[in-house]
Amino acid sequence: MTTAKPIIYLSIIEDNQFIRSGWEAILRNVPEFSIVGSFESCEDAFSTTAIEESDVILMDIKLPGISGIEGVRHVHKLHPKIAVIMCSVYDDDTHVFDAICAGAVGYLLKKASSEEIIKAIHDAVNGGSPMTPTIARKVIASFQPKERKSNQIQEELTEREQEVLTKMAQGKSYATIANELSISIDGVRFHIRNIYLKLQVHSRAEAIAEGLKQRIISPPR
Amino acid sequence: MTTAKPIIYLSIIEDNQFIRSGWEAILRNVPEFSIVGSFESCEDAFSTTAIEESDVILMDIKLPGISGIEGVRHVHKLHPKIAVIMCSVYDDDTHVFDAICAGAVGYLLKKASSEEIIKAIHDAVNGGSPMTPTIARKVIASFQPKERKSNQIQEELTEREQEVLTKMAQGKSYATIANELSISIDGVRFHIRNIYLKLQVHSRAEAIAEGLKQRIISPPR
DNA sequence: GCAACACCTGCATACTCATGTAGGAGAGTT
DNA sequence: AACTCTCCTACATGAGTATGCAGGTGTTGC
Repeated sequence: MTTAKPIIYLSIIEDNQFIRSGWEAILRNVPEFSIVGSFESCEDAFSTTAIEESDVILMDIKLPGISGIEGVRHVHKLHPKIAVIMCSVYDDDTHVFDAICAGAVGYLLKKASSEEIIKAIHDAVNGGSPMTPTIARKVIASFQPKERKSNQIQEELTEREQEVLTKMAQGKSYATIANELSISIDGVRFHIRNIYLKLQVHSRAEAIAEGLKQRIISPPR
Repeated sequence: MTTAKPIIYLSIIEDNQFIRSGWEAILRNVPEFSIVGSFESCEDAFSTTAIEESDVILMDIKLPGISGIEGVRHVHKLHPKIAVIMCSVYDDDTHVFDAICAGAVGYLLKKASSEEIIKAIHDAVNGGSPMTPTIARKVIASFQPKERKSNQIQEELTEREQEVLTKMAQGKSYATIANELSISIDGVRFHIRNIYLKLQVHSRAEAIAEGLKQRIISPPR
């Protein structure tokens, strides 16, 4: 089933020549893989046709010149079908999220074993997103409401207030919200006042921003 | 290294008795696992102390009575440290996101092999988020800008308009935005008018909602 | 040169929102 | 019974926003 597709074309962009040749060696050993290009910078890679011929690109996140992040953005914009797997020694939040937002489909740590790398490439072409469980946790944590730390003075919103805030975030007017909740406009005002107090804001947009930041409300799908 | 932790306590909540006993059989074979409870409904589980004694809970998403989603929410609220792994036959978006938002740390399909289940449990206790690459792709896709379909009539925002929209989403007033962009308030008005036109909205909050939905702007971290 | 486009300014008006003040009804606690 | 908390109604005022109209500049490309 997974061996139905004949050949997977790969490119590598990685400035450290030892790591690069290590990867090459690993990937050359896999019969259904074909390396179409191996570069030490995005500049080099983009000046050839290797990129557009690839199914999957392994890209270092830290590159001289055009960074890995900018590199993914570029590739993803021009060739959305190409799966870029980001590789890094870091697993800190910022890099991961930047890479994902820029269009990377997966995120591997360089300490990954050869089996993991090979599996990651297969996952990537099969429409999956290879990443370590630790990184996956960071990603899904960003969906979940933040833990209220015990020392946090932040007051919690009541259920009703959360309802109102959700509708506010959908861009509904006082009148609409009042209607949908079957209360008066002044009732809506009352709740919004309290929301502003608790979130320490003074406008609807700030409330939405704060609500999203504190994950009281979840971003629309 | 991974065997440093002595015993992992598990609970199972799954209404299909065949699957449940299948899981039990698999997990009993692992020396460092200890099953503290196995239930066919959340109601049953929550009436005992098994849940609070668990490190990891395997929970079916579709349960009679209290659903798996509500179940995770409940467990996560009371015991944030317990890792709940959602199990389902479906891998459609809604269920996955609902589960994640409710506090699940991982999401497995029922067709997972015993090795995958065992690895998932280990990942979960080690702070990872076990999930299939396909599910991971769905999750990370939700971070990336939507693909503009060719048939989409939707006009694109200019760079300047995106800047303005971003600042609007941060709750900044016309005056503040004008200041930060070093243009007049009327300049800001001009851009916002165009944003509303292109997004087909009539208020700031709607614009933010639409911008997030279309991933023109990204949710704050 | 002229059209198309992104960008910017200015002014006017009606509408929505933020905020203060003041009160009442019901549930749950001590 | 007094207290607290959530939920709701009401009215008033100033600030901020939405939208219409009318223009001006600079760049790109035919």
